[in-house]
Amino acid sequence: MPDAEYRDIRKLDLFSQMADEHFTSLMRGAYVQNFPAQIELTTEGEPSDFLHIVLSGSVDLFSEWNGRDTSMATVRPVSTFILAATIKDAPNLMSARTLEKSRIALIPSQDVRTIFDLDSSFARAIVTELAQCYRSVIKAQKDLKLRTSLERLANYLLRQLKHADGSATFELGFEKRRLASVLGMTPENLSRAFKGLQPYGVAVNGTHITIDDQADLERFAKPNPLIDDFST
Amino acid sequence: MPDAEYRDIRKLDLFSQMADEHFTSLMRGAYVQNFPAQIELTTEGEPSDFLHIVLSGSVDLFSEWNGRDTSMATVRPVSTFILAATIKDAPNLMSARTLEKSRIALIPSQDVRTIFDLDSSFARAIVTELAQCYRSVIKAQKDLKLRTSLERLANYLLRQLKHADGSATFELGFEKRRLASVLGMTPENLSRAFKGLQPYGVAVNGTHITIDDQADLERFAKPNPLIDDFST
DNA sequence: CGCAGCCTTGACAAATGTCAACAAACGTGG
DNA sequence: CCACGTTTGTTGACATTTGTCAAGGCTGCG
Repeated sequence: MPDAEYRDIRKLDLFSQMADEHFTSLMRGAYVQNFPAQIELTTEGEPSDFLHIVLSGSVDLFSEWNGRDTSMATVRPVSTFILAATIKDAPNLMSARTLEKSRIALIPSQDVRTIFDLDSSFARAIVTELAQCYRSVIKAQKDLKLRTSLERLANYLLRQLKHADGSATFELGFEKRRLASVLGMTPENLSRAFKGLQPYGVAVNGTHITIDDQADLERFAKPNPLIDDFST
Repeated sequence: MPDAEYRDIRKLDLFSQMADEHFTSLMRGAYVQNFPAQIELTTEGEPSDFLHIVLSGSVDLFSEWNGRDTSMATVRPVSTFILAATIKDAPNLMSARTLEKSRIALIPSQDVRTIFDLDSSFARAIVTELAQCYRSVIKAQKDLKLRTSLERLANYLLRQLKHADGSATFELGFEKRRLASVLGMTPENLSRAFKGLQPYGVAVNGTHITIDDQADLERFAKPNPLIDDFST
């Protein structure tokens, strides 16, 4: 593994505090691979043989049932996924596929569990990571149960806007059909939802979004830190 | 604290493996209290001062936004809640209220965090617990995004039936309005959903449910271990 | 250029929510 | 134990939201 990537992984909250010896031991069994777009990395129901770390590119976590499917989340560099399944040695609840050309590190789940038992700093870091993940999903569930699709879109746009700080415009990172799925609606409904937000100053041009008056949109969206803030 | 309760708590997966010394230390700062029904134990947005353990009775976790509210989960004895907020020392994402007369143990969050740093068995148990919680919410989210309300109800009934093993009947544990909220629909919609399941042999009499032909209901509900099994 | 996939739009259908009325169940105080 | 009022559950009529299907436009790419 190239030094730069080794250091990128070491810098992750999950690994930064653990003993050198244990980190090295984890990395010995790990390997890094380049995947083209649209490759399925894991399948729901399958055992989770590897903890995955996205080094570059992006990964879609999705699920299927009875012929329907839905995007659950997007994983961006540098972060991990399938941590919970790895720890519990349980089947994956979600499938994962690359959205674009991506570089992924794979650490054998068995190694993760072994080091988890040996290194309490690592165990503690995993707790923090899992607590974070748990709270993110709770927020997503509140978003789904308490808001209409129009409200979800409005708040999503405001969250994206916060990342592009200062600017009143930003780019949608991915296809609208996938955004629709993430927000729990159909592409057609998303198309109409964008139009429904025009009165609040939202303009769409392809994947380019402009928000004329953030305060106006906020009056409609009523963003709430207990649903929309990533950090808390 | 009565010995019986002390032992009940000790038997929880979360505490069973930790050092005696640390468990005793945790319990020293803890106290147990009886609450009547409908008491709000925690409020979303407030700091989480105590890890809560339901010893008897039951607790509703719910959230509000913009005048709407929704039940997120029910906590039954003997188990804990607000673990993630306690560990992260972050505000609660959900409010909690007793559904009936309940006995609750409260452990100061600061003590939990202190012992968490001292006792790696405890830290590991917390990881397992959090991973379990995380996976439960993911399942709930898949249920919400992939199924209609009729399908959610059908699968809910089948899950309950599995607990009352053998029998073709069981009691709804709580009010229908709350079940509706848990399932993400209105009470009126739930009422009609029950009627919609009559063709599949579901009969309702007050809070008493009878399922004539489990196999028939399953053909409609298509239960899936990756959504409906509690253990995996 | 032509194909394939995505986005949009319109017309329509299905699912779900809202409101109002009433019935049934529950709890309380006489 | 009963009478009363409150809450919960049910039902009907209707509105809103969301999904489905089909068609057409746009875009990117071989």
